[in-house]
Formats: sequence, structure tokens, C-alpha cells
Amino acid sequence: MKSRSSSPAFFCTHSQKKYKDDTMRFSRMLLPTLKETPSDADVVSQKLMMRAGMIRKVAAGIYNLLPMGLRAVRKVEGIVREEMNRAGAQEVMMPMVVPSELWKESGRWDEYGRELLRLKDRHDRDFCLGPTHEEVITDMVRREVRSYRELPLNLYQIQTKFRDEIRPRFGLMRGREFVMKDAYSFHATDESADKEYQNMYETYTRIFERCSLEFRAVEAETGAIGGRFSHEFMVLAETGEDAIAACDKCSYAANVERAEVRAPETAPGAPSDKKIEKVMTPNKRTIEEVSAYLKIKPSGLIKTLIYETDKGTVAALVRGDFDLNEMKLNRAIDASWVKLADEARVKEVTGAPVGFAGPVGLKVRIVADLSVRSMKDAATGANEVDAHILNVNPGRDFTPEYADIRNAVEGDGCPRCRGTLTIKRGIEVGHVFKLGTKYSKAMSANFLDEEGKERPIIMGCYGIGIGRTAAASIEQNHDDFGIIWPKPLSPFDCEVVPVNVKDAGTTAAAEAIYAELKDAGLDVLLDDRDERAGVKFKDADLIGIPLRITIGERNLKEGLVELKERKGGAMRLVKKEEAVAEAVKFVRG
RNA sequence: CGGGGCGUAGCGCAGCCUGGUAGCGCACCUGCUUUGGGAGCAGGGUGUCGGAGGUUCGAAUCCUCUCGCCCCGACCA
Repeated sequence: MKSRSSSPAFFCTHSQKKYKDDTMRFSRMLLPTLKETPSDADVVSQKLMMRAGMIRKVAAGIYNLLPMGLRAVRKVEGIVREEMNRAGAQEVMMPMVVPSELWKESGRWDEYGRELLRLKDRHDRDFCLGPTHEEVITDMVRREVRSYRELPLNLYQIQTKFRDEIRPRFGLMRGREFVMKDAYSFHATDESADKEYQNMYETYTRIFERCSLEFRAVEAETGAIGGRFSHEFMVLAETGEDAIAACDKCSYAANVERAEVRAPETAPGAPSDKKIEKVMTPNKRTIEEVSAYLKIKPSGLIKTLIYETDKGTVAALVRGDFDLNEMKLNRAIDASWVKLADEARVKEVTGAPVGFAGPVGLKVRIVADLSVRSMKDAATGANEVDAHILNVNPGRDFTPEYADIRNAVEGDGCPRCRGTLTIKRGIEVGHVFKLGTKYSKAMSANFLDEEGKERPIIMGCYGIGIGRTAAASIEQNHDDFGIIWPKPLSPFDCEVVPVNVKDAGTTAAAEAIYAELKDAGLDVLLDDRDERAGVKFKDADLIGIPLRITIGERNLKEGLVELKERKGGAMRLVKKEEAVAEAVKFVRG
């Protein structure tokens, strides 16, 4: 093998520097900024990433990362990698193309659905593109680990995933192909797994703090990956796809799908003496229609939904102004699935078409939300076409089981304290799960414990959407002019802008400062294009590098250059000789 | 998968209803002027009007099919 030092490519730092040099000149860089917003972009991060020349779409939910985009993604990766390593995890790389056998072994080949992109090789064997890697890593570990002495283990990769999303959208925020950091931990004991869960929770907190993101860790549903409990890390942003409920007094925060609602404490009032009364409501089916027609507020109506479940047919009741939560219903009746009944079945159960169901006289199991318990003289469907009934009272006219089966809303009571829940929107950038033995059992990933007894390995898994994190940062940090990168994620540390490159003095000063900044170890973008000042300034604002050093004839005459911060817009003039030191101070500070 | 919309120059769009020379702005190329917040003048069109078929003397325009993209919904780490 050829010795390393004989190769100039490895040895000569000068040639590397020169190469780097060229990529940092705006005039040489593939950095196609756009004045106009592409018509198919609909969230601000996607618009700005397109306009700032970071990404270009290749197909629905599939993107090219241009140099500027890749630099930002690499910054996120760098932080994630450092913190994962510091937390004791080891980096590996698994294949993107995975043989079907592994997925069949875990059972997910049939369970996962059409989001799993399947393909065949030339021998007609089945493969899939990995949307997540529990199977592969479990296979990897079961082949190598025999003893409790080799545990615990935390292995991670930063790799491209493919999920054939029904509806990709929002650029890098919900692509089909996307870069993800996924980590998997393996343990001999529950305590060890819990400890690692906590370790990852803290690591994630450090990662997102280092990314300068405003986020909350919230309790979450475990979803299709399975497992016992989990937290999502949510970046707070208007455009977030998830709604989260957070307490204004304590640290309680949960995905609204999951958020518990404190039971109302209103004491049951005097029983009503009003008799049930039937009213005709021709063709009024929805809560809105009935509410408007009968001039009763939605909160005075009881919504009755008929569900098919593996525990039989169930009528689920919520107050008219609330939404039923299917997952809560599922848990409340301890079902393995629930499904809204179709029209024919509703007619069978209630004797009326959809829109006129009510609890009174129903022969099926009735589960009512806690909000129904205190309702008095409510209106419901009459189980008869074009009719509703008034003055319905739970306990008197029907006797349901009570449970928390609705979505939390703004103003609900916190389940943990006396505080009030507020609803915010969030972008899920990270997720930590405790998996348990779901995969190790299915795939026989076992180890021998101290007593020589074979036991399934206990697992955890921990994901971070890398591109999504970069996009989330833009959602949270931008203004009308463009991106405002926080220093840790910025593609460059600073940008040098010579106002007029045709002026020899300006160019010389800019080149000198540029060279010095690079020698100081900064990533510097030099806008050496022969463009008008306005064009360069607009692009600088759009690209959003934290510090801009502007060099122009006017100030140069006084021996001065200008430093401008992208965030906040603070601008100051410094002596030319001090510019580099000031810039370094700002970047490192 | 259901509902709606859009495919015309690199980007943003008009033209289509009522068939007859392919157009506007930006970008791009050349020249001159200009040079601290997206310059001005002059010249230049870089196009399979998404694709296929049909109607017609003639199709960007009308009809059929098809592909792609976007939005709303259902779904979802």
C-alpha cells in the first residue's frame, strides 16, 4: 500500500486551502438566489431555502441540496454527532436498501403499509428502502452480542431515509427522502434502558439548545414504531404540523393527541324536571347546522358518534363544541382498534341516517366524555330521520360510562397542577422512544444474563430529523428580507461584501480581510461578484449569514469598514485593521 | 384514495372562453453609461405551449386519454 505521506493530496495543506478558497467565492459558487418566490412553495422555510439557493426540488418530496443547503445541514449534523458521541453513542452506517426477510421477521413487511417503498432486484427478490432501521440494527446486534457483559450499547447513524408519504409537502420539513439521525440502544435491564432514555432526553435537550431553537419536550403517542412511552421534541412555530398542549404553570406538555384533560369539578346541580321534547330538524345533520337551526350553542349539544371496535359497537359522546379523540377512546375501552362506523351500520344501530344519532334508547355500549357528565337539558339526535330531542339529561335519560375521550383545547385544566393548558403549534424535530422487547422478541435478539439465562434485549430508539431541524430553524428565525441564521447553524460564519469590485482599493482590502478571516479559521463567503451594491445587500439579507463586513470606497478613505449583524441589524464602523479581530470576537462570542 | 386547481422561455405569469404570425416582466448574452439597498439606454429569444391521439384547411386554444405538480381532506415517524 502506498504510504500516506507520499500523496500530496493528503500532505499539502496549501492545495486544500486553495480548493476551499474557490468554493467560498460567491462568483464561483453554485448559489442561485431567486428574486421571486417559486409558486409551489407554501411555508416560509421552503420559500427561503429555494430563494437562498439552498435546495431545488427533483420530484415530489425529493430535493437536491445545493452547496449552501448542504453546509447548513452539515452544521446540524456536526452538533448532533458531537453530542451523540459525547453521550457515549457510537456511529455506524446501515444500508438504505433492506432485504424483505428482516421486515418479514419483525412482522412489519405486512403491517407498515404503502409508506414502505418496496422494490425487487434482478433476481426478483424483495427489498425495501429503509424508512427506519430497527430491523437492521436488531439483526446486526443479535449476530454479535451474546452476553450481558457486552451491554449496554447505543449505536447511531446519520443517513438518508425514504418514506413514501401520502402527501409530501413543506420542502425539507416533510419530504419523502430525508436525512435522519437514528440511534438504537440495547440493554440487559429495564433500569439500564430507562437510564439511557434519560441520557438521550438530556442529550437532545443539549442538541436543540445548541441549535438555538425554542422547543418543548412533550409526551407523545408511540405510533406505528411501537413501544411503551415516548417524548417528542417540538420546535415552536406557527407552521408546525402538530398541536401541543402546554401548561402555563408547570412543565407539563403533551401532543394534543395525547394530552390529558383535568376532569371538571362542577358538582351535579339539581336534576332537571323538564321533559324530553322532540323537534323536527329537516336535513340538519352537523353540529353547526343543528346549532344554527335550533338556536342552541354547540356546547348545549351532545355529539354522538358510532364506532366499530374489536370490543363491539360503541356510541361515543362528546359535548358539541369538542372533538373526539380516537386514540383516547381506544384506550378507554381497551380496544385494539376503533373505526368510525359506515352509513349502513349507523342506520342499523340508530335507526336513522348519519346526523341524527343520540344516546337515548340506544342498545349499544355508550362511552361519554367527562364533559358530558355535567350537561343539563342538552340537545341530541332523536335516532329518527330529520329529528332531534331537547332536554336530555345524562344519568336520567341514559347511563353512560365516563372517560376522557376528547382532544384538549385552549383553556382546559392541566392534569398535573392547577394551571391552564395553552395550545401551541410545533414541528417535531426529535423523538425518543422506549421500545422494550418488541423487536428483540420478534427477531430473537437475546443475551445471556448473569445466571446464564437467555433473555430478550431491551431496546430504545431515538430519532432526529436533520433537514427538518434546519428548516425549523428558518421557520423560527427569519424576517421579510430573508433567513436569519443563528451562529451555530449558519452555512458561513461571516460574509465579506466589497461594494464595488471595479475599485482596486476596495477589492484589495476585501481580499486581504477575506484571507485573514480564513486564516483565523472562519468560514467566510466573499461576494466578489461584479454586481451593484443593492443586489449584494439583498442577497446577503436573504442568505442570512450572521455577520456582514461591508467594504466600500467611502469608508475606506477614512480607513474604516462596516460590520453589520444580520440579527437585529446593529451596524458599526471599525478600523480596517481591527475588522478581523472584531469579526472573530463576534463569531466566537 | 376522495374533492379542487395548475402544466406556455431559467423563474413569475398573460394568451385558451370566441381556433389563424408564441407574448409580458424578471433573469440571461453583447455594447455603452452607472456603482452603498434588487440601475439606465440600445441590441439579442434561448419555446416539442407536459406527452399521445383525435376534430379541423389550420390546435397553446376544442375533444379523449395519459403523465407530472400543487392545494384541501383522510393517513402518518
